[in-house]
Amino acid sequence: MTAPTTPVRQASVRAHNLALVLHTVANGADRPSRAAVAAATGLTRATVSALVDDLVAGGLLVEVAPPPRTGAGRPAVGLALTSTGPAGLGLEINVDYLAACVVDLTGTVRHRYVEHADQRPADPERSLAALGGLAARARGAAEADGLTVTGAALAVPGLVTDGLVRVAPNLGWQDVDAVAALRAVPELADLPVTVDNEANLAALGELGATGGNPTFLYVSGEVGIGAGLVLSGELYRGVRGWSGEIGHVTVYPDGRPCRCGARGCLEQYAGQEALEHDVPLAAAALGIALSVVVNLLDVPVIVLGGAYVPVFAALREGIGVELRRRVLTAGLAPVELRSAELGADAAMRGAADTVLRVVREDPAAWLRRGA
Amino acid sequence: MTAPTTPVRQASVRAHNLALVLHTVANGADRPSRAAVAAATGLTRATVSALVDDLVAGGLLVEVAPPPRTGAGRPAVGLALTSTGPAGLGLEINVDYLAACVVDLTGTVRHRYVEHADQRPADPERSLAALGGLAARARGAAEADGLTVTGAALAVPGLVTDGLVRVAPNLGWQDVDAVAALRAVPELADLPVTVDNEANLAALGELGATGGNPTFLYVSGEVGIGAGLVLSGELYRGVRGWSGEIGHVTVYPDGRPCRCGARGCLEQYAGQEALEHDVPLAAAALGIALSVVVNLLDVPVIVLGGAYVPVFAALREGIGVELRRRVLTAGLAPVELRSAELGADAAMRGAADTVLRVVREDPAAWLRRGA
DNA sequence: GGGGATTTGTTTAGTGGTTGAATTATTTGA
DNA sequence: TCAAATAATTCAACCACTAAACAAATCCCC
Repeated sequence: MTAPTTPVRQASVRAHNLALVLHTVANGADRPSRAAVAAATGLTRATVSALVDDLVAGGLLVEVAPPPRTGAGRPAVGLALTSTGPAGLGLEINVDYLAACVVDLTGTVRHRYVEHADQRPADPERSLAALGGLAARARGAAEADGLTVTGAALAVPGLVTDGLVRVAPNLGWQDVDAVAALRAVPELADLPVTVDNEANLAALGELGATGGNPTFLYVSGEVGIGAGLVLSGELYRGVRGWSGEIGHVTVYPDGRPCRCGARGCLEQYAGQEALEHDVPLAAAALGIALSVVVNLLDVPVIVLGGAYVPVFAALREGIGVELRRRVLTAGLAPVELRSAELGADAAMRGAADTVLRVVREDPAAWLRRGA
Repeated sequence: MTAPTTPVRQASVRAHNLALVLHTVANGADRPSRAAVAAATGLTRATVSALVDDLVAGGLLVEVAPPPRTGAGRPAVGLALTSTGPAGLGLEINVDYLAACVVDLTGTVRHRYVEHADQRPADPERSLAALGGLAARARGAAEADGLTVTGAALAVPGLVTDGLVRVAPNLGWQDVDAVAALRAVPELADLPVTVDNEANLAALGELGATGGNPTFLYVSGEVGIGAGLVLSGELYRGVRGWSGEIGHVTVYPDGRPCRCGARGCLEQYAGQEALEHDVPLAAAALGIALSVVVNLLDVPVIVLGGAYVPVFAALREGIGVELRRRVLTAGLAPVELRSAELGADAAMRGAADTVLRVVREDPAAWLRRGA
């Protein structure tokens, strides 16, 4: 049972319907009129007018020329998301680069900075200071464009709980308070900052990019292997935020010893190192692990990212063989296997998107803030 | 993003708050007063009074003597769920028995009928006719008690999609319209009837029984092995309803051939037949498969049901060894491994609960009906 | 080229549901 | 016996939505 725990009042109705209208303009027809939004949502035109007026006044929607139309009637006024409203700052720190980007409400990447440099010799403070500089530059550029950066999110290749990076083996980090380090940069001090696992955020990035199927598994091949599971458009993090550890899924119970202490973990067969030595082996191991996921969760789409993107063509068939053999329902509907569309930018884009998601899901809060 | 797709109006506010009050009375303090409900929910006492009056008039709540209290003040009136309101009819058909039960809003099993008989020689029509008779008797007895049976749900050991039993290997069924067969019984003709997989419903039964952790995996050992995954109190069915096929999860990639065509499926090592021959093998295989689930989904609790219940003590340690070895976060928090509390009744109870869930989640619909 | 048809968007009265403050009800304790 | 305390109800105010009428702007056809 979905446990209802919060009361609902009139203000909640408005908040919900504001989000509904915003969502309809964003994901529905192209530059819809108020009347079209009313028809699509089931609200009356009067209500939609009032809601739209609020959203326009609050700087989330703009009135634009509508798409051409034939037939009689008063011409419509088109509606679209602003490109001069709230923006999300997406950050990423990885083994060999730092990156920052600013994405506006329309999903356009407005600024993008990447700094290639091996982060491993540096200590966390140093890497985070450099990233902070990049972030400050990106924010400055965005605000010069009239954007309001409402928050930042950082993607790291490691385990994150309670806002702390518990362990990021490939960076050599342990218990790093990345949020505090970033907020120590004066230009970012007032900004809400969050951290999350790279695979989780990359999954959200792909979700936004494809706009298609809202249920899929994103598998990110790096030194280790991480996964982000998106169910019905929501990232599933697990009860304690420890989901997605596909790298340590058992593939061959008595196989190669893994650094985690177990044997036969996927990582030993399809991690970056193994991938460089034996692609068919990696494909078979991935296929076995993915078949398990599909049998358990009925996930119709799997997206491969990170180090798998350049070798996707070579992996595809080997994975497909195992999926067809081992997925019980493979005969009823084949599993779709795709390469990530955003490539290396997926995590950073997903990070920026988490910031904007807050605005999209609760535009009323943004309107209050502006007032 | 949770895509908002439906408009909200004042009536939805009332519907939500009615559900909120009902939920608070059901799952909150013992026999709370209106004032206590107001404090627990955040609604005002005026609003709670109005909502409670509706629920009492509609026959979902009753006023009862409150729990003893000390101190000054006007004495409270306690609130509790009725035991003479809506009731759910839970049905189960399995290899060697038919069963029906009636559960009231408080969760009490009011009537229970079990008929032991091997269903395999019989054809589906015959089994369903017999079950229909049992169901009709149960409904009659319930209504003689003043209960209103609002629907029925049937648990079957097979794959169900779109309300049809596609295949139930152990019963020898294929493409059976069980709903139609049950509704052909005159005493059930007016009743909404649903069918679902046995493991799914058993998982929901356990959810209701424990009331504890709302995220767990229920594994049902029968001839085959099924699983019901409950995430945050919701059964996760998968995009097409094909989730939970843990029996065909690969445990030993080059292992025993399975009737599904693949090799090394869990079912070959921990299905009922294997279980009778080699308990340690079953435990190890289960441990491997369950470690995969925990690594992927961060599920903190696993409940073993069906044929695993009688041998749980013998399985426990063998499974635990693999979990401790293979779950990456086992050191941070151990995985809780439990035996099903409802035993063989879990599926039937869960089925009855799905009927009542409708009333609990949308009491407003029930009130409209009564009016 | 003028008038009706058509569609968009706004205005206005009405309804439903919640809030908050005042009121009534009923007990304990000094 | 009366003040304090707690429970529950009443009532005016408010807010957001609906429905229907109205105003605005265009097309189309004779």
